[in-house]
Amino acid sequence: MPSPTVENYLKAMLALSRDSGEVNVTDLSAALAVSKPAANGMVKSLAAQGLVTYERYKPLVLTSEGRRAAALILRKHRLTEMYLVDQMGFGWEEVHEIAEQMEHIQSPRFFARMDEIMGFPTQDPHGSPIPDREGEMERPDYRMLADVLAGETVVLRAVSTQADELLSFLTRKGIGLGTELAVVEVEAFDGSLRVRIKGAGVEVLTREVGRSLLVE
Amino acid sequence: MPSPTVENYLKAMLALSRDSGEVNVTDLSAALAVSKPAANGMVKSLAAQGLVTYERYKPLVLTSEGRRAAALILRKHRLTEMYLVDQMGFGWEEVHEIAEQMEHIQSPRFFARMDEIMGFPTQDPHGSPIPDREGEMERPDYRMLADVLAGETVVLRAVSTQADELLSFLTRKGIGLGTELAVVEVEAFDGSLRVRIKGAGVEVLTREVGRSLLVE
DNA sequence: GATAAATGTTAGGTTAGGTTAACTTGATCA
DNA sequence: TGATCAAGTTAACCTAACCTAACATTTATC
Repeated sequence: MPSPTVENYLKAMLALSRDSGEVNVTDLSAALAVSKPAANGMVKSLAAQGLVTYERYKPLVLTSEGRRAAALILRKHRLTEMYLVDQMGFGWEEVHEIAEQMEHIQSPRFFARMDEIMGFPTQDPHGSPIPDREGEMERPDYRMLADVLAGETVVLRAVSTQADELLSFLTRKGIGLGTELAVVEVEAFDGSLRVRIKGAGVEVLTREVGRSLLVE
Repeated sequence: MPSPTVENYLKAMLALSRDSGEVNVTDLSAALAVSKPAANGMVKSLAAQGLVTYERYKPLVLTSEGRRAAALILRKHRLTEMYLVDQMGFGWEEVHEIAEQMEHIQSPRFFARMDEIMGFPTQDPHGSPIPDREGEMERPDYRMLADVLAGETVVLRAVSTQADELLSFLTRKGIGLGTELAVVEVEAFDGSLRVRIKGAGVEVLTREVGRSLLVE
């Protein structure tokens, strides 16, 4: 039984290993807010357990077993988030912290029941895919709103942030999953976006925010 | 923020301090399945935090602060159990283990929402009282079925066990909260009870089981 | 290709929580 | 009243997970 700490390392590694599957110690330690030696030490222990391939001074890579384990934790996290929003009436900005704790609960039946009650959802409330029971998940390639050109109209499909302030901000502005966004103008010097929000007004979003909004 | 370990010690102390409020180290260590020195050490640390009054070689007593903290953990446990049965369709024998983990979740809103969804229940699925937000709880004084005399008819109000085998056994025999039980005969030599179960048959229950069934 | 900067690693130490072995204290009972 | 036993305690040590300071290696830069 992996400890919650170990589970958090695995989850962080999965999140950091976007493209090549490689992760470096510095990023990992930053993501978990621990020192580099702490991350380094844990990574060795994960390697000893067959969850990570580790060679001194080389980038880290999750083994298939490690990746599967991480995805199953992510599955519990995202199922929980969906449950909290769908079945308990929480807002999408309130659920991350709770799910962060619930993801460590060891009870296959509990999560299976949740899944069943919701009708086997494939996405969490922020539009992120929920890994299946095998730990497999789709990775739809949405564009970032920040990359959309002036004149285009797109639909919000996912929000890649867990910052509750940003999520509340979006809600206040009338932006949610499925919302149609028309990019009116892109400010040349800082990349900020003037956007017409369908059913609401026109707002200016920073490039940073634009990078968190995944659209289609 | 108390660690889950500390919370478990407090909860165990509350459970063990039935009558006088006193708890001894040996019982505490047994309840938590740790060594006596481990319990002894933790108790000193709890005392330093003002949660327990501790004097060498004297029985332990929770301070009012410690008792309140323990009751609030128990509240989370029992609210969770009720939620799992009422809202998620689990059987009363399946919920203890899950609640044991969920009780450590730090999120007042989460438990408040649960409470609200269920309409502020005052008992858990086993008939045990749920402490209120202040940590206060009723302690109804039911009799043990084992103390009921032959000829009497009583109603099951609570089951003071968390052994899932016993709970499944009761379910299989048609015994649940509210079930009417008529004591037909008490075996003199071992105290076992022959009981007529309303709506089901006649069964023999050991004195041990009789002690877990709280009736009225 | 040498050197600075960034990245990774080792060494040594801390804390929380646990262990066993050995000892002290208090309770019990002839 | 003293011997005995259970209960409580102390001592010494273990592991997981963390820290800082110092050192090693790789990468980037001129």
